[in-house]
Amino acid sequence: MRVSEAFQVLAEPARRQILDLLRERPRLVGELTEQLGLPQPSTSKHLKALREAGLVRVGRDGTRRWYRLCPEPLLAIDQWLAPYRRMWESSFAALERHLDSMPDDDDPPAKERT
Amino acid sequence: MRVSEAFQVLAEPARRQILDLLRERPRLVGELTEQLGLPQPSTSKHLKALREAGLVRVGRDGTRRWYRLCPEPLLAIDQWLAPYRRMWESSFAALERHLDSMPDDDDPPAKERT
DNA sequence: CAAATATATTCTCTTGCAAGCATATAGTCA
DNA sequence: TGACTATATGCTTGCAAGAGAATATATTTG
Repeated sequence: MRVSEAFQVLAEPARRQILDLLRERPRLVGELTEQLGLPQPSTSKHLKALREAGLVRVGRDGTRRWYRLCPEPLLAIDQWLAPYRRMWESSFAALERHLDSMPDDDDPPAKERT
Repeated sequence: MRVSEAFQVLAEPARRQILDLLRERPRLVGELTEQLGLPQPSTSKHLKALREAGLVRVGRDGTRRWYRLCPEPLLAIDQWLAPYRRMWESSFAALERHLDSMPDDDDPPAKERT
């Protein structure tokens, strides 16, 4: 699915940082490299992943490449999120209180046998 | 970061499917296993990932475990998404048109040297 | 063409899962 | 206690992906 790919790509902090920078304005690879403090090849590889996920597009200008944001895949995520958003926007709190009456059990340590 | 973990966990389709099922109501592991068509151990492992990401909680009832949705981490993602949402909600289209005047260059094949 | 610059790709190494199977744990009931 | 059910964990294997270094490609300039 397309959404899976977007989630996967966004799981990397450096890539979200790139998107944050591109939100402001289009940027050159060198510029991004400097801002991220990464070696240039790493930046290029992250940009490739973002490109393949449709999150950025690139335009040439001689030997330079301007990367710009392409938010459509984010719209897909936003739409996946929509029904959940309704949960915390509406009667979620009441449901939560009801269910909290059950005992929680996050990760009980193993007990020895009697 | 907490957001990275959420993205990572949501990248797996089966896990999103689990959340979709839990959105309706709390469920037992066996129930989820049946719906997903996965072997039970796989379901348990996905549930563990979801637990550790804070996306679900579990309550005991004898030998059964009720899993329920816990949407807070989704709220974090929603908030990360917010500034981007503004882009497609406002003047995004105009900006897009402007930038599209630049030539695109998605993956040009390598050429031989003269 | 050669050199310099900007960016991409390749390679190796290592790590992180996920699938699949076997088995452990815990609770219930006879 | 022993069988039975519900769920979790461990182990192995294969694969996808990230870090880092080296190098390739393409463009501009002299």
